[in-house]
Amino acid sequence: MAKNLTTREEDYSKWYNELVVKADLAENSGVRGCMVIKPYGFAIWERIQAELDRMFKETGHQNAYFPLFIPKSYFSKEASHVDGFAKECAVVTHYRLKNAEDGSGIVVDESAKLEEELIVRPTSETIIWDTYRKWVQSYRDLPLLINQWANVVRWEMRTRLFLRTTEFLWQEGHTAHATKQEALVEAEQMMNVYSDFVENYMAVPVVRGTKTESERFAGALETYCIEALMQDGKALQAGTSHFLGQNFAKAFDVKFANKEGKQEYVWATSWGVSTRLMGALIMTHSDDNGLVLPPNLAPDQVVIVPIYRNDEQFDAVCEVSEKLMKDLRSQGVRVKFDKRDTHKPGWKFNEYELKGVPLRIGIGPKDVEKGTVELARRDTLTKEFVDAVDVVSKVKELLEEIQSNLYKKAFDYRAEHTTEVQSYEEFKDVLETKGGFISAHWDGTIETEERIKNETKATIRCIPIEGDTTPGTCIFSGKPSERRVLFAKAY
RNA sequence: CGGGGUAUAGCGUAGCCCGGUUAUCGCGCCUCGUUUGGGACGAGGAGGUCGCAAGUUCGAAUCUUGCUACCCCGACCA
Repeated sequence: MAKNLTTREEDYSKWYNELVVKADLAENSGVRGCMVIKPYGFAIWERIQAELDRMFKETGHQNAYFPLFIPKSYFSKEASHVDGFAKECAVVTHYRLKNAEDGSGIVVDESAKLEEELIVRPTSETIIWDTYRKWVQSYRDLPLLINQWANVVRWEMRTRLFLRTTEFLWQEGHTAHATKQEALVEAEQMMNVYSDFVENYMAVPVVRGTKTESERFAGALETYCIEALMQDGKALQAGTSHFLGQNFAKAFDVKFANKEGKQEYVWATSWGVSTRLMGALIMTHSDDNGLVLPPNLAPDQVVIVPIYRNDEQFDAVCEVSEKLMKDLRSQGVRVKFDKRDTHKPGWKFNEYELKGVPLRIGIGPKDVEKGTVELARRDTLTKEFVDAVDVVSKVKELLEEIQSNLYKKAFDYRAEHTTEVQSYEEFKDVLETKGGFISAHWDGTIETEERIKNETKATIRCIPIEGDTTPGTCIFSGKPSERRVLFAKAY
């Protein structure tokens, strides 16, 4: 099977880059750090969007859209928020181009300088809270539960397809509540929506937790997160949900009259997942033969490849294939019948393997004769012959099995790569030799966290919600520790 | 922004040291024929401002200078 794909063993990050390009998911563009998401990659993103969007609406949220540009003055209203993002903002300073006087081409028209610069949103808290001020007057206007699907720009130094790009797609939810408790419940709820989605649709197991102060979102009082573990032993933050307290309400003066007629600041949350999820999906399941997609997210769950030598056979095979396609579709299965005669079956087999289609059905003259089809699984790379009459039920059964098998494989991998350590020596040893999540006692100080990071590159991924809460002593400082936290090297 | 590297057809590359006919090879692409159950084969064909600009020279992909872009390594990050 010559696919010229670098193996994970050889060079994991090269494997990832090649896979993204060869599976037709995305490619680098003429703009530094910005990717082109190709149709196949975008189809997967659309499935992610569709499912999440449904879940957001089920939990009472509505979609809206806010501007791409944010006036600089808005941006500077919430101090810690500015600190967090200032270093990576793209800024619009002019609004007109002109032909250069010396004929050398198009240049910026210096006379068209903006009175106030516009920031290309790195996230929308500021513009949204400036808007919410006008929308909220009474407790009757609350809660305000809004989401937007958008692009954002963060001027990153080093970029990688899907994992970190200068422009990326995401959704950002922004909610306003009358009470602290309600906002906390919302933030926690959305973390759970994310973990539910990522585990059940993406088949990626996650650890739910909260961030330490230094890893927290700029402007948040608490950041909830879901952390996944990739096949190379590095952690990837798959989603975050923030309890923002009244920071933005105060910065943007968003007040409401409570039942007693007293003015109060609202309580806020924001939460988001991005195209980075694509990276998590790829790095969790795929193998050296290419992409492996969980059936719930695969744009094509099944592909039918016809095999034939002549027109007569082609017609016979087509008839059977098209009927099967119809039957499968009527059962809600996403199926593609690839009857292109420009590529040979062998070529197609490899192509769909590279693209991670969960199930492949081969139908040839012998099958037509015997009333069978060949069914091949992408996750296990196994093949079997199935009676044509049983195919539909068999396909449905296998799709479910593949979905749960992928989750189980990833879950087992994570279980094997989560290590409880008692000492700093052991910590460093495990980090070096095995990688993965390391559960260790930490004294709760930023200083210790920082020093461990500097010495080992590992960071505290989260304080797990379900985790060992027995007190102990910090592996680094020897001071008392309230509970174990999860460390890892991260993307 | 520091350190290192690269730039030749859609992609990957040879040639560069030591300047000299028509710029090499593979993949891909087009045409025809034979093929089609794990990336077929043969024959023919198309495709190039050698990153950009200037210089040296009778002559530059090759030497010199400047510029630009990209990649890798560090500091920042969903």
